[in-house]
Amino acid sequence: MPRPAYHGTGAIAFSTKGEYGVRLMVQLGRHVGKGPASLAEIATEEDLPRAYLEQLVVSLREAGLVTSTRGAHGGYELARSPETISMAEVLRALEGPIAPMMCASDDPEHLSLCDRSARCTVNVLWVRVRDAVVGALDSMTLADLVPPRIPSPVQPTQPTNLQGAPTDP
Amino acid sequence: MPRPAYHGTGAIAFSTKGEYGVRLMVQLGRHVGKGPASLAEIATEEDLPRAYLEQLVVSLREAGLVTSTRGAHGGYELARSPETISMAEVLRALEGPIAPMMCASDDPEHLSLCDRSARCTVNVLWVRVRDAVVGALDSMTLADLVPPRIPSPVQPTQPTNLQGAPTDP
DNA sequence: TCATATCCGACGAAATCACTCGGATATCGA
DNA sequence: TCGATATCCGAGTGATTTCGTCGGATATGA
Repeated sequence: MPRPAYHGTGAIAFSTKGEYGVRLMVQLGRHVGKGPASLAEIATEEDLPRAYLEQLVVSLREAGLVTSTRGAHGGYELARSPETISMAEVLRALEGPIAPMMCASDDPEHLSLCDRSARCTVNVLWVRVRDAVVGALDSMTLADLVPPRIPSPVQPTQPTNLQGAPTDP
Repeated sequence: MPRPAYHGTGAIAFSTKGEYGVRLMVQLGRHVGKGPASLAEIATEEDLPRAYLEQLVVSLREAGLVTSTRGAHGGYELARSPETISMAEVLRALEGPIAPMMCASDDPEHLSLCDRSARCTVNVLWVRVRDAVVGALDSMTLADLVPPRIPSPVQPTQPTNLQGAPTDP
């Protein structure tokens, strides 16, 4: 059965780049301290097409969010600790500047005013939306999305079944 | 020369539906109290394709935001006063539910959880983004975008030429 | 040397976007 | 009554993007 294919359901929709990329980052977050994780592992874990992840991860690497090690037993690791990686950074890397309209872009590089800017009263709306999104995204780090590793106050009798942790089914 | 064509520059981008539709609504806001405004007028004023506006306005009418009068000297009017029309309503009508992902939709109708929802730790991110956007959009009404009509501290000697007001050509 | 990885570029089907076009219907003014 | 002016409505279309796949080159550990 093919994937749902296209999930742009309404306004403000992120593409699969954003969705898959964030999930990829979360997996890397769970993998911290265990050496590099291969895309094959992640693809299996998250049920995503491996070859497509390969493309996404390029953006993340170029943004300096992940590092790669080639060859056997290679893979990807977070370049910094999860607490220091804001979700705004992640999504900017994956989807480009946060910009509901060209006239309200995050990135001065891509910002372009329309020729009607003098008469334009609408710009303020897009700017507010942008700031709201940036605020929400800046307020969260990757650490907020990675399930907290069990602090193991109780001695871990079964190291197996870590991770699954269906606390509330 | 054709229009720039495609302005989805980055993340969170609205389509032209949202952009043109909001501009259309603003024009209707400026036209309050002067009877219906035709799409031809608005298209000229805003330099937008009239036939395309025709499509957009259907959504606005179906959402009960504008009323139409057919025939000569017909056109569209706001169904309510600008202060009571939230921009969230407008954009929902134009672009559909506000939903960065299917699993975080405004509209319970279109909300669909993924099969991994039990293990999913990412949902909270999309919900926060959604709430931020909805908050920003709810906090603005159409009245905030319509240039304030001149309070006329000077007595209006010429009732003509209201509105046009080409202050900066 | 072989299996496992990342790297890299090209390619392609499906979907969407941003419109256009043609005509039917309704209404006002002359 | 007759047009001119509008909204209404459905279909259609080309450009563009999305969401991948595929094949191969390079690097590394066992």
